[in-house]
Amino acid sequence: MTVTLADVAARAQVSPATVSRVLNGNYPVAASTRERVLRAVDELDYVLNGPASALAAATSDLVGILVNDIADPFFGIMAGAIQSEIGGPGGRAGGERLAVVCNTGGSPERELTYLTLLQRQRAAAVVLTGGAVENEPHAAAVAAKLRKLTAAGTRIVLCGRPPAPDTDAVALTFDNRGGGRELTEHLIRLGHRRLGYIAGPEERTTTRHRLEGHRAALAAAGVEDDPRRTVHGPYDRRAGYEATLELLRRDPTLTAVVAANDSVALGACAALRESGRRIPEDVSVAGFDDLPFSIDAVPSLTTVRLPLAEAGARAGRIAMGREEPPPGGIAMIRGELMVRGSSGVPRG
Amino acid sequence: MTVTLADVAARAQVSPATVSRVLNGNYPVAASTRERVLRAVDELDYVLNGPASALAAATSDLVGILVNDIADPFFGIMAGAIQSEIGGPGGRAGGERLAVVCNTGGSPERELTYLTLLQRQRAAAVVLTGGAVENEPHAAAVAAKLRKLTAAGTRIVLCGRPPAPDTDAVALTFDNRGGGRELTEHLIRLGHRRLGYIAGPEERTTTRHRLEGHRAALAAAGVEDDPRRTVHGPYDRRAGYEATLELLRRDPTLTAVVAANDSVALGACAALRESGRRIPEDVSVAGFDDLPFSIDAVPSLTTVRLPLAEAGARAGRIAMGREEPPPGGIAMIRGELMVRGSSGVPRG
DNA sequence: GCGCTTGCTGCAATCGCTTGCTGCACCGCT
DNA sequence: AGCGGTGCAGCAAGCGATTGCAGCAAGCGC
Repeated sequence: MTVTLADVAARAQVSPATVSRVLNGNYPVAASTRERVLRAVDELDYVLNGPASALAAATSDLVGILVNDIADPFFGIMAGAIQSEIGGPGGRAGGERLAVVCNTGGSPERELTYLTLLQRQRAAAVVLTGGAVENEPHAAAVAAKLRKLTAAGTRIVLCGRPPAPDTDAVALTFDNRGGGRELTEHLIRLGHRRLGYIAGPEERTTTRHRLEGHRAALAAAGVEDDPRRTVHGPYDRRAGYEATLELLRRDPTLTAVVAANDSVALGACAALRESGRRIPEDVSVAGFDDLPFSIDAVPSLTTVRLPLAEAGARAGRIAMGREEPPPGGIAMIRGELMVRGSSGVPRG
Repeated sequence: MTVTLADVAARAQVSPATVSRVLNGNYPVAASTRERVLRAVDELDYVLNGPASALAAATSDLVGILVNDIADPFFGIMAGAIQSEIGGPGGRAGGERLAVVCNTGGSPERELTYLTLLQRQRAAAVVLTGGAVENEPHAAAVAAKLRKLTAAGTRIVLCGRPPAPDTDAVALTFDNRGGGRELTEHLIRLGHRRLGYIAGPEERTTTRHRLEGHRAALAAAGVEDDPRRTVHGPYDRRAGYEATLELLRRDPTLTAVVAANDSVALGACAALRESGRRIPEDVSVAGFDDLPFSIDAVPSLTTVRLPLAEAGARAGRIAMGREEPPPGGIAMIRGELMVRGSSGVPRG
């Protein structure tokens, strides 16, 4: 029914071994033989059996990419960049590898399950993106799983995620703390003293780091850090909308709202506008990430640009072994403050 | 080194066959035996070898999803919905399947290469999303490939893509023509007569259909259809920005700009604003797709909502054989006109 | 008590490819 | 002419699961 290596071998009048070698190209084969084989492959329209090959060679050409939410451009951009480097068709790399994008939805269990699934497939590499959940047992379970994967020859890269201790996973971490700090410093410099902060979900590292940066800036400037000015919620627009209403209820005199990310900031803008406040005349707004739509917001969003595509590409190359990991296996990637229209000097 | 079925079997004092049957759960196994096996699996921390299993069973648990651009929420949303239905961890489906998301970048060659790669992996199903390229040889090549995949037992579903003739691929097609027509009818009804149209890349079906709908509306209303009022470009913000400047250059008296999709519309808004025009007082703008950010545009975008998540979910279920394909294997999915702030009555 | 059905379990072949090792020409050197 | 080298090709042993078929024990009817 389906064409196998043996069929090709028969047609080309060589042994299956030779066909395999021609196809894998890592063994000397005489030019004439090679050509005969390739012709046979072509004539029979032969397609290698991936599973069989993976079984025999004990490695597959699958690369896993774990993301929290594939519909979120934050992850989409990274995933795209990673994929373009791991050498799917059209990528600069040689081999043709398939990217397996796994949507964890931010759930720790799914994260583990997906790692197991990738282990089962004997993935060549796995890139984990996005913040980690701060939960000791889970972190330990993930670390154990990563160690097992590494032992099985799977390369592990963390992209935009804190390093995993006791693991030899390479980590490209975003400087969320520094970015958060810079952003708030900028607002303080403009004269803001009553700043609301819309944080992400409590248990995520990204949330904590950005918030810590914010607080560090407040502390350094001697600005009071009223805990009632911080609200937690998911990383989406709706959360920003609702959190902003809540913040305004608690303190209608806020002059600035710092959001956990750009989507949240957009929701905040909507809420502020509905409450009759102008941006930035009445209230300044700041986001984080600098996703493509941020520049189109009206006014355009002051935010911290994270080089998502660059980081993803680098992670992809490292995962493929085409680039040296950073010294110590850890690199801190800084964001860049983008001052735009949504932040201004407070009135009065 | 790595634990195999045989190891588990030895530990549970049964044959490998029995272990396999316990794991696959499709064969009678005594409860006591089953439990013993599961305990052994657990104690040894056994992970099934995917490739070996796929080889022996001649099917894998991989499902391919082809998208044009994973960083674009249009595709991200569909991919996420598809994935949630194909039964990865946390999905409602039983088996645990892995979604392979392939970024074609809109390139026909990559599309074919990816299909071959998926064929190689013996994918259980493949979902192709987004418009097709209108190019006879390529369409024929894709159809041939799809036929081969089907013959190998891979289920094929097209999601948001026109049917593929001579193929038994199930097609869930968006009614781009109808949506385009409704949108333009809406603008005409408001009183617009000089409408610019920013179309997508020439060779894509989506582009053509939306444009045809636009023209049909013009024709039906007896509005002149000056070809100089149509500009083609990529489906991104920047293209919208540049195309708008070009349209204004050609005819500064335009009262409305219809964009190929929401991203393009956002670019158009930016260009209009920079040229000193107000939206919608001076110029109305309309998009297509109703991506999440459209409602946050200022003013919020009049557009055609496409039920991306629903369509993706349905495609996923059909791909998994958990839902009956539509009669004839083809379903037309309609969009819904969302009238919002960016469209209004033209002045004068 | 015998034979037959029913319900599990095991044997062993098979899936299609990779790769270490052996084997065979042929070449160039002495 | 003899000999070591070199360059290709083939043999055959796996890789780790699945599954058709055989086998065996217990249960049941007559």
